[in-house]
Amino acid sequence: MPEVPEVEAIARTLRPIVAGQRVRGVQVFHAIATLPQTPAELARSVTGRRVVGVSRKGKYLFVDLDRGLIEMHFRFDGQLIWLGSAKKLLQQANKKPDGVHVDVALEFAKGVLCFADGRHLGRVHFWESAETCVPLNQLGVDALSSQFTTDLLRRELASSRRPLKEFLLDQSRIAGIGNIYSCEALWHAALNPRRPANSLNDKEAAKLHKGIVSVLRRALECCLNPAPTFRDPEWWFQGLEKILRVYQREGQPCRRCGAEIRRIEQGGRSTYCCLNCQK
DNA sequence: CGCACATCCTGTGTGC
DNA sequence: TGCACACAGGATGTGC
Repeated sequence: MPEVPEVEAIARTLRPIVAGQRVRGVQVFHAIATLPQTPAELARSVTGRRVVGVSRKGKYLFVDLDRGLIEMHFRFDGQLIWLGSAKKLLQQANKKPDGVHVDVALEFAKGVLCFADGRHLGRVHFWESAETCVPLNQLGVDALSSQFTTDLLRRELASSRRPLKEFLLDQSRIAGIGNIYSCEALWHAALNPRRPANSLNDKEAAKLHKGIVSVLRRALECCLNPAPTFRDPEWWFQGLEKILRVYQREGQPCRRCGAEIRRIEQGGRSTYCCLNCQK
């Protein structure tokens, strides 16, 4: 589910909880979550290490250790759950009627951080260093960082012929934008998602930059108020619907021109847009 | 290299 | 009700 605002909110909330804590143990309940690494590798590398911080780039969350780092990616449905103790973990993890699904658990003195993804698309990996961390090196500039400037966007746009929507989802160009906020940013910029990236003039590129940054900032505000608690597996960020203008609004009127919001397919995924005022 | 496409999983909603 | 199918906020590997 999460895109940049959601993962940023998770990173900020998690940081004070685990910073300075030592990992006492690692339990992997579903080995698929660590593929292609093995649970044993993860456990051996992480057990006994101290957390020095929590960081993020694009949609990746990093638990930085005194030696190496843990990389987490939530894909569609992954989430974090905090349990008060190892005893609670044994009682609740993957137990029949009311238990919580847990794939990987990191045990600390004051509680247990669980990575959970029932759909098993999310991943947890260990890397020796940021330099050797493959995803970290493949990502483009983070969409929420100060390095993401109008100039940079203009240069990236000029070097791609792909449709704007697909361009925005390319994490090696700009990291962190997903299906929701790409649709929203294009609506705010009043740009047609099918336009080739390199067809934008300077003014349009500036509008797109503004659309991306403003929608991500607004979403981050929503994600931080209220902040995640990591308690309820059913929990998800509240109030995001309020800021959405096109996403999942097929058939409803455009908030700008009144025409019908359409759902079109691009790159095998849904794009929501107003074909009347997005030019 | 860029791009289209299949693939990894499972749950939920929809229409017949 | 049962069933088949579409769809889901993502990324990667393949073949062209």
